[in-house]
Amino acid sequence: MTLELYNTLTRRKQPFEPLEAGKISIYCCGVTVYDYCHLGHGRAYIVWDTVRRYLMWRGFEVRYVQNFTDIDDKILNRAKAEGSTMQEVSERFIQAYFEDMERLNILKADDYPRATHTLDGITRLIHELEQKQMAYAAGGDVYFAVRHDQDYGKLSGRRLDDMQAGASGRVEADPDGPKKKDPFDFALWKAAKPGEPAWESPWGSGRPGWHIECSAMVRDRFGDTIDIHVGGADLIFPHHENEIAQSESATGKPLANYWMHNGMVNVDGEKMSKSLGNFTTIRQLLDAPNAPDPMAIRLFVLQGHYRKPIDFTAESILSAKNSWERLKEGLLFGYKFGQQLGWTDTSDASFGNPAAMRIPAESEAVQRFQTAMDDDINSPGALAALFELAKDLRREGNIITHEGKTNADPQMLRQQWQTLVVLAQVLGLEAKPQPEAASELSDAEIERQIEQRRTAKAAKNFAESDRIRDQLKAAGIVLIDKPGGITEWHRG
RNA sequence: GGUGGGUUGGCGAAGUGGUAACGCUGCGGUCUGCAAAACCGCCACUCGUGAGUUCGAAUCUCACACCCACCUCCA
Repeated sequence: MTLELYNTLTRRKQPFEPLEAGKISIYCCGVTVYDYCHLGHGRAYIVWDTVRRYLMWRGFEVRYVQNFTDIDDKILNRAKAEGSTMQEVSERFIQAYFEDMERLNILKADDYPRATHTLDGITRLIHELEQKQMAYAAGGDVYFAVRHDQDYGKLSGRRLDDMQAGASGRVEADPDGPKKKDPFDFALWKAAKPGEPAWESPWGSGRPGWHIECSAMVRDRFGDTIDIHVGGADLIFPHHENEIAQSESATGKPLANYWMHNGMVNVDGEKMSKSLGNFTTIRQLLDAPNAPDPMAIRLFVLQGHYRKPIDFTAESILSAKNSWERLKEGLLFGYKFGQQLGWTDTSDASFGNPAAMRIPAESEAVQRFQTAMDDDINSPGALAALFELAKDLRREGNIITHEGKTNADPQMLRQQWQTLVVLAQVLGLEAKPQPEAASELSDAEIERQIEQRRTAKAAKNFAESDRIRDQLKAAGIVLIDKPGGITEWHRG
């Protein structure tokens, strides 16, 4: 089977071939750290984390680098508003970023370069562009001359002459306008304004523009060309277009062989964004009363294809919550029933650890999973394979709970369970057994209450028998009335 | 105006030529004092509209309609 990925640059799916056999370099555009991450950011990083995990599972050695933009007007504005500094603000939101992403089970990048730590690379790059006549200084600023770049627009599929300068309605707000030779030229370096953080450079004191940091970081960390560059679809233009312009004008080589972009999170059919004010931060979502499990959020994201928009609604989150409960039951199967099935290693430290599991690669579930994921990361298709495994396990688990045994082969169940755990983990979906909620009720006490209820039922005093049933339910004890007046029970 | 994407059951969502995965919701049955849980089963003769190609199309072609994103804040 071959892995195919959709490449924004060529506008089609292409078989994936890394620069160096077995190794993959990925650069992901990170956040500007001036506020908490919202669900839109969450989706992006869940998607790229999943791509990374999948490529690792596929046997590649993946090096994954993601930046923090810690020099920016919005950070400065926030610092001013708070009477603090740009560094304090960015430091705080970098920490918040890590907390939020950890909750979503997003693996740490191999490296997190920051704009403030990349000034040398940035000024070097600008200097080269200037020498190649691709950039010009103007009043302490330096701009990239888009008209000098023959390829400009190739990623976003635009031609300069077709574009409407200012179509986004924000051009009036651009104070650099008059210094530019062309409205589409963009800043590589901005002259310092009084009272703002600034760095020395050949063009005077100032700070880097937004796009240049990514070009410099890729070069610093990987060299001229990387395998895959990823980010939100809203970055295609101008951010990634400008990265390509800068990097490729300087090096004469492709910046990235594959460009992948995730779709947006919509709210009521419109993009979630700061400016529309329709955003929900990850912590708001996860800390709300009756909040979804972070894994439900992952599921919510992965149930849609990464390139399409997904709609964030109360209903879609509820659906994801319920779906996750299903999957979780399957994932916990081994912990709950392994011992009863006679598995001998349930108390080993490595029990349940996907890294220690060997699963048959030729099984139908694995094949379906891989076929789906190989097809441009079709996670909804991959999930279908997981749900089918989970459905079987859930049924067997229920049979054991209700009948005390199952006729299914314990080793086959084990294999199914392990397959589910391993594949779910590739999607970053993991469930750990909760430490048994220590019910204050002893077994004997529960049996005594059930006996009381039996007596009440025999006397047709159903009000009393229902009261006892509700009371036990509130304590986490579920009663199962079976034919013949037998009542079984289990916790939670 | 330019560019890209979308339109599949009540909701979400896969599916690029062979007759509609999967999840949620809902419904029916068994069981029950009634429930719950569980188990069994059901829910798109149809894929935005119209035409065409083909033995055969959700899938290809051409029109049309509607929706969304981007066009220097953006994941």
